[in-house]
This record gives sequence, C-alpha cells and structure tokens, in this order.
Amino acid sequence: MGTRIALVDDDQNILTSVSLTLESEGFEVDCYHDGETALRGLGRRPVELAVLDIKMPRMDGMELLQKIRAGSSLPVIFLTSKDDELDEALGLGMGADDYITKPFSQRLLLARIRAVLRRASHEEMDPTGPNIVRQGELLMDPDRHLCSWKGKEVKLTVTEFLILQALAARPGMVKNRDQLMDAAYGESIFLDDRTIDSHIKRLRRKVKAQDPEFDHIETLYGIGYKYRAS
Amino acid sequence: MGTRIALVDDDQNILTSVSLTLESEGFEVDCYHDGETALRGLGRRPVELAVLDIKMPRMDGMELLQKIRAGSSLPVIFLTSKDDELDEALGLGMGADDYITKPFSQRLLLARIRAVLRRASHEEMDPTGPNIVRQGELLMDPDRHLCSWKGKEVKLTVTEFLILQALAARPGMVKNRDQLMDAAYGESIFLDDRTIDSHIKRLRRKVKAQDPEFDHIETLYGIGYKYRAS
DNA sequence: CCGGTTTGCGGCGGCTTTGCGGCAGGCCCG
DNA sequence: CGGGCCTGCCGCAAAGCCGCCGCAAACCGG
Repeated sequence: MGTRIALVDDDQNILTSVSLTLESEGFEVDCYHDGETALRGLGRRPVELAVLDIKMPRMDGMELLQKIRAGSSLPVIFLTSKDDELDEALGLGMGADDYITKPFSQRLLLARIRAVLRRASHEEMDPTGPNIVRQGELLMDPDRHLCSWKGKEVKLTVTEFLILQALAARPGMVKNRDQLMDAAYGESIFLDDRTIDSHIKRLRRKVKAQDPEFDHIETLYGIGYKYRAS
Repeated sequence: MGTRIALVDDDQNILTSVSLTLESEGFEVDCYHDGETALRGLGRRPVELAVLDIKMPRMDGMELLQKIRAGSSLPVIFLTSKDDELDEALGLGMGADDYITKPFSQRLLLARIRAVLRRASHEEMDPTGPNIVRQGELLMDPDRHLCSWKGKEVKLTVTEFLILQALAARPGMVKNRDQLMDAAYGESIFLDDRTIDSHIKRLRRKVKAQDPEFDHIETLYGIGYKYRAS
C-alpha cells in the first residue's frame, strides 16, 4: 500500500490532475477543497505528507499549516500562485518544508514530494533542506536563486546573491571584505578588496529600485558591512 | 537520553509545534508559559539550553535572561518578533547566544540550537566566544560592532570602540594613556599621549548625546582614566 | 593663594575610506 | 560572429576619521 498524501486546493482541475498523477505513482491521495474540511479529514485519516494551496476559501493554507503544526510535525508542501506575492512563500518561514509556484509540472511536484518524504524519513542524518533566509521583508531562496524585498522580486547575479546572503544570514553581524569575498568566491582568491564595494553598490541599487527606502545594508567605516535587521 | 532544552513562550502554538519537532529530534523539552514559572522550573530541572520568547507576560525574556545569567552560563536563544525594536536585538548584548526572528522554520531553529550547543561544548577549549561587555546600562558587542547605553545605540568609530571596551571591560580599574593606546592600536606605535584625550572627549560627547547624565568615564588627574561601574 | 602641570574642548588640516559612474575584458548564447 | 550581461577595477568626489594645536579651566603641592 502506498504512502498517503493529503491534497488541499480549491481548484478542481488541480485536484484531479494531481491526484491522478500521484495515484499512478503509487501514492494514495485524500483530496480536500478547503482548509476546514481538510483539518477535520486529517484528524480522521492521518497522512504522511500534505500539499496545500496557499489561497483558499474558509481557511487558507497558512492558517491550516499553523493548526496542523500545533499538533504534529507533518511534512507540508505549499502551492503558491506565481502572482501571489512571492511573499507568500514566507509560508516556508512558518514551517513548511518546501513550496512550488504554479503553474508547475507534475514531474516537479513529484520530485519535491519524494525529496520531502526522504528528508522526513531519515531526518537527522540528512539536514539538506531548503535553506531559506528570511529577514524581515527580505526573502532569499538559494535553491531557486530567488530574492525578494517586500514581496517584489529583486534580480541578482550569483555574486550579488552570495554576498547578500552572507550578510542577511547573520543580521547585525559585521563582515569585513575578506569574509564577504570568501562567501562569494571560495576562500583563497586574490582580488581587490574594493570589488566588494562594487557589488554592494549594485546590490543597494537593485533593491532600492524596488523600494527607495531600503537601507539595511550598513557600512561600518574601516571595518566592513552588516545587514541591519528590521 | 537526549539533551534537555527549556522552551519558554506564551504562545501555545509555538510551544507545541516546536516541542514536537525537538522531541522528534531526540531532545527532551520542558515547556513553560511565562518567565516566572520557567525560572522556578529551571531550578528544579536543569537544562542544557533555553529558548526564550522576548515578549512574555509576568517576566519577559530579557529579565529572565538576566536572572539566569546571574547564576549560570546556560546557553540561551531568543525568539523575537520581527517588529520588535532594535533594542531587542541587543538581547544579544545581554548575553544571549543567538536569536531568531519569528516566524521561523523549525529547521532553522534546529540548526541554531545545534550550533549553539556545539559552541557551548567546545567553549572550554576555545575561548573565542562572543566577547560581550556588559556594565550596567552599557552594552558592547564587538562582533556586531554594537554599543548601546540604556538601550540606545551609540555609534562609535573603531578606535573609540576599542578604548571604551578596554575601560568598560574592567570597571574601576585605572588605565593610563599608554595602556589605552595599546588597546586601540597594537603595541609599539608612537603618538602623542594627548590623542587619547581627544578620543575620550569624543566618546563622552557621543554617549552624552544619548543621555546627558552619563558620567561613567572618570578622569584620574595625573594618572589616566577609568570606567566607573554603575 | 600661587604657579606649574594636567585636562577639557573646539577646531582644523590631512589622510583614509567609501560611493559611484564608467569602462573594458570575458563569458555565454544565439 | 555579434550582442548582452557580468565583473573587476579605476579615478574622482564626498564623507569620515584622527592626530594635533591652542586656549581656558581644573587640579594640586607648597
């Protein structure tokens, strides 16, 4: 008998197509149209993983996740609409294990489901999970190379991404240019210190393009930079 | 038997979800709803790490931390709401070992807990810990280049920071100008003694800008300076 | 109380660090 | 091969920092 999965979405199309796919892969699927019925259903028929749409009538995914998490550590994958603010992916911060943006391929969903299940089963030895950085309004997902400020996407190059990540992962902590260099490139590479300044310049410019108020990348004269928590 | 962790938060949701996660990871968890009961409980059942919400009824995390620190070096991780003020981040200055802003993923919390525990266990042999200075209302955290008086940030330059640190690290102890020079720059540099006076001048001015009453940097005529404990 | 010494403090010139526009080489992709 | 992006660096201007000066006030021993 296959692994049981709960699927919660108010879109009947998704419900049927996804459940067909999953069943053809040997999973057993419980479908729900909204959060409230899902919550009741989950009480009666426990599952090993839940796939939740974020936007739903009566009780949305976020709220449902909280209620679920109040009583168990059930693995959860979120479905988010592309044009839902990226912000919603913050659900990850709420304790979801992964998320997928619509539209998505069945193949991708399957891969994610299997990955989450794998992680859940031997959790201690495989701490490889989505390594989301969330600092106030800043959201970074290295796995998908996604970065957003106040829900609006900020397109960063790899180097910029790594530097911002290094800063935001430890808000308040001062990083000198060498440390940022190490974060961006491996250790032991020789470049002008001031190259970091250039990246900081471009970083600030890009985020400010979304929000002129942004000023969380602080300069410490003679020391380096730090990310100021909100 | 797993490592014992105390979890203190007034939000039942967090209490249950976090404790479930931690227990599934092999930790043993003691839950408390507020600081007062936590303090009593900690006396009866010692733990190896405490996770505290900053905002709580009856006795908040900050106060609890102080009471804990009065009698032990128990590792502490703070939970902060994202809209708590900067001041809260200073909880670190109060001697917390790390902090996480809500909402947070279970995964992140786990990672931080393990990191703090790892650091704590290695601490005896590796004195490279956070080197926080706390003297009454004065807080200094070199890693974050953070200095605050009565919760208000005081922006210092590197030299000023080093000098104040040298003074405040040993309150009451007199330092002559050469000693302060050594603290600020390495040893063996030749500068006019009176340069120190300039830094002291600017230091006093900056702290007084936050609190005109401040007078803890004392002059010892013909000898040097000392930091007077509150 | 007096004179010499020490300190507080405003200010200033020079040096260092940073912000930022710009540019040219490199890489990737069509 | 051509165009577009990324990137490292340069150079200038602005900002920040620091050491020192000079004067007035504070201090202290006699």
